[in-house]
Amino acid sequence: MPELPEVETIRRGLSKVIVGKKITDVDIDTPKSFQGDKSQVIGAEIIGIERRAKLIQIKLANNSNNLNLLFHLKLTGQLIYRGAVPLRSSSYEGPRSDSFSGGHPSHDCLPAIANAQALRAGHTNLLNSNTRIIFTFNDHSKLFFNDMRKFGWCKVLNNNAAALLFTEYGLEPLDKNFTVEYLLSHAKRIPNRNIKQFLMDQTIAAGMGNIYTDESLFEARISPLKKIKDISLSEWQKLIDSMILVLKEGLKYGGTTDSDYVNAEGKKGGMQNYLKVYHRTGQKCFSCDGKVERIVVGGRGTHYCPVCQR
DNA sequence: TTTCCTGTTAGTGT
DNA sequence: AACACTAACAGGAA
Repeated sequence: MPELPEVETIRRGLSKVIVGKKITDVDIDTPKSFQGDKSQVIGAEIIGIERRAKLIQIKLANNSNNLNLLFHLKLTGQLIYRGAVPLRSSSYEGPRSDSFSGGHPSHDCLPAIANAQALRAGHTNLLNSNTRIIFTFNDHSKLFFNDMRKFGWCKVLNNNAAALLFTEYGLEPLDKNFTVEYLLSHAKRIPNRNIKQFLMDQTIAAGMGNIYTDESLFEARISPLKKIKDISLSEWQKLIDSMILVLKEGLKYGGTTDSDYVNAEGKKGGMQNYLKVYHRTGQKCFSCDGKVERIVVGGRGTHYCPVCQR
């Protein structure tokens, strides 16, 4: 689920609480998850947080370098913020009003005890056994990067390297330049590609993922198997409108909780209550008398109504 | 117990 | 070029 709406929800939440703070420490529990030199970011101030595709960019300023922390959450990454714990607190006191989390929640969101290694000094606020990196700020609040499957990463990149990374992505679907003309410019090179894989291609539609692609195709009543060359101009426009509609709805509800995602305020997202095909295999189509089917397209589980999606 | 499935995306081989 | 398949990893569900 960390697709565009989920990542953007996390970005918005983090922007409210860590901009202006200085990084005072970085604890790396899983070296694989962190690429770069942590000493470069210690002492730096967070001056802004942006999102590009499914990447979160924490912009830093320090004496000499313009560095960034780039995060990709992949399937199970989380970014969880915790406000400073009162000095005398020796045990977990439950959620604090200034605490929130983003990404996937964990079932064992109790601190300190999940991982024996975490009990060593400095790790007493570890949120769970999947914590890979802990950032500490000057006010003693912390940002936890958790990732059960270890696919996600955090990289230290300067502005040029970050900009270079971003060039690998296509336009954002919510960008005003995401037009029929833009999509056709990509489509003409791959006429036999099916539309599902086309939309999932990050160099074409940055930030689209499996859930919102299936939902957008249903909204546009286009089959995920339809070939690019068979899509009419009006269908392209309808598809763009549908993508915008579905993505904005995802943002409005703070993302989709498929299994256990929570939004930026520590609560579940709400979009799962409005999904029309994703994970509704065998259930009645909302638009006709057909049933939602699950097929595999490009190696991904794909949900659609074969009756009204053509 | 075993097998299949999952939000992503490099990388390999045909 | 297009496409299929695998690996990275962990755990829930059937």
